[in-house]
Amino acid sequence: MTSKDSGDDANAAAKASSASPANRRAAGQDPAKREQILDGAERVFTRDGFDTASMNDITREAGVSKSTIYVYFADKEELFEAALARRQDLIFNDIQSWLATDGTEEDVLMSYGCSLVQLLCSDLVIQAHHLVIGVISRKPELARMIYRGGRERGVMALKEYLDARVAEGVLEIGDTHLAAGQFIELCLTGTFRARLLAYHDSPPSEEEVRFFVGAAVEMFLKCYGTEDNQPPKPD
Amino acid sequence: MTSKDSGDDANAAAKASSASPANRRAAGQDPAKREQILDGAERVFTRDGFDTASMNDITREAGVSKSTIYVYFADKEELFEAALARRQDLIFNDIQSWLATDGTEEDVLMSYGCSLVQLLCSDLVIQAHHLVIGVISRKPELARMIYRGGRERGVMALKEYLDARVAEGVLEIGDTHLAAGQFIELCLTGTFRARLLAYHDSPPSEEEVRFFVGAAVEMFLKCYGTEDNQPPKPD
DNA sequence: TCGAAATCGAACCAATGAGTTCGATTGTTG
DNA sequence: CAACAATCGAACTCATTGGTTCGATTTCGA
Repeated sequence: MTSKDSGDDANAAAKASSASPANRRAAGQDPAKREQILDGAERVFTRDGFDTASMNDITREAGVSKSTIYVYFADKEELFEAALARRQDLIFNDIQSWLATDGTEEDVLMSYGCSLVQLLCSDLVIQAHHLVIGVISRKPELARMIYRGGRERGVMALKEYLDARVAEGVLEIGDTHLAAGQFIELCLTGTFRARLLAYHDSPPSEEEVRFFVGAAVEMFLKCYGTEDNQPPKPD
Repeated sequence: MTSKDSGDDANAAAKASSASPANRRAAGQDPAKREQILDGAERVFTRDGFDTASMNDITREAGVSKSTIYVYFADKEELFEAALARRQDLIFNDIQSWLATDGTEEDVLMSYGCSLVQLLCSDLVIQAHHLVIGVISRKPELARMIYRGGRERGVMALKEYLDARVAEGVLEIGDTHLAAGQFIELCLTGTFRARLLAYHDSPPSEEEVRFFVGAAVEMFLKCYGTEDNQPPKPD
C-alpha cells in the first residue's frame, strides 16, 4: 500500500446517498452509486494518471467496495474512459452559449475568446489533457476526442456567427470553418502551452488572457475585416 | 554502495589510462555501452511511456544484459531521465544557428519561424512531450525543463536579433524578450496542438507551416514594425 | 417482518515487473 | 597462458496490482 494516502474516511459521508429521491430498485446500475464511483475514480486518476492509479485506491477514495465497482464497470479501462467522458461533457457542454450575438464584432470575438482561453487553461481541462496524453500511445483516439470534442463545438458556434457577419457584409471570409479554427488557435497563444507543461501552475490572469486574445482579435479582423472594423486604432 | 569513483589506486589507473585508443578498459562506464543502453531505453520509452515500459524490454531492445544496465544506471528513473536529457540536447542544440542575419526582417523571421515550427512538430519533439506529460504529476520539473529548454535558447537568439533591429531603428519594441516569446508562440498556432493530441499523425507540410508562420510574421510586424516594414502592401 | 437483491469487505489468485544474485563467458592486459 | 575485470544471462526475490470469490451485512419492496 502507498502510505502516502491520507486516511480520508470523510468520504464515507458520500455513502449517504439516501438524499436522492428514492429510486425503486436498481439492477447492476444505480446512477447515484455510479456517480459516486466516478467521483472517486476521477480524483485518483487525475492525481496519479492511468497507469499509476490503483484500483484499491479508487475503492478507498470512492467509499465503495471493490466488488461493487466491478459490477458497474468491466475493468480499469472502462472506468477510466467513463470518468473521462463525464469530465469532457462537463467541460465542453455550454461553450456555444458563450457566443453573445450583440455588440461589435470586436467585442463579441473578444469576450468569446477570453472565455475560451479561460476554460482551456483551467485545471479541469489541463488535467484532462495530461490524462489522455499519458495513454496516448495505447489510446490515441481519446486524445483526438478531447481535441475535437472541444473544437467542434467551439468552431461550429463561431462559424455560424461568422457566416452571419459575412452575409451582412461586415466580414469577408472564404472558408468560415477554417477561419473559426484559426481564431481559436490564435487565442491560445502564450498561455496554453505553458500551462500544459506545468510551467505555469495556475490559470492565466484576466489581464494576460485579455492581452493575448486582444492580439488574436486584432489579427483576425485585419485579415478578414472590411474597412469598417479594421484597426479601431486605439492610440 | 556501488564502486563509484573511490580512491582505488588500481581502478583509477585503469580508468585514467583509457585516453587515446578507442577502447581500453572501462570501469563501470564505457561511453559506447552507455549509448547503447540509452538507445534501447529511448526506443522503448518513446513507444510505451515510462510506466508501461519494462526494464526487460529495454534489456532486449538494447541488447545488453540487465545486470549491466544496473551497473550504468541506478534505477528506471535515472535511466529515463538520462535518455530524456540526451534527446533534449539533440533537439535543442543548434536552434540559435538557424537565425540568419541577412535579408529583410520579414524574411528572417519567416525562415526562423518555419524552422522552429518544423522542429517542434517533429516526431522527436512530440514524443518527448508525451513522455514528460506522462509523468507530469510525479516529475513536473521534467516538463518544465522541456518547455524552457527549447524556449530559452530560441527566445534568446531571437531577442538578440530583435535588439539589433531596434538599435537600427527598423523595429520598435519595448520588451524584446517578451516579443521574442510572443513570436514563437504565435508561430505554433494551428499545428502544435493538433500534433500533440495525435490529431495529426505527421508533421505539418511545408505549406501549412508557411501559412501559419506567415500570419505570425504579419501580425508581429504590424505590432512592432515601423512604417518601412509595415504591410508589404501588395497593391 | 420477511426475503431477495445489492453491496460490502477481506481474503485470495495470477501475473507482472523492478531490482538482485551469482556462476558462466568474454575479452583485454601483462 | 594466466589473472582479472566487465559483461552476460537466467533464475530468483519481493512487492504490487488487476481482478475474482464468497460469505456476511445492509437495503428495501411487499
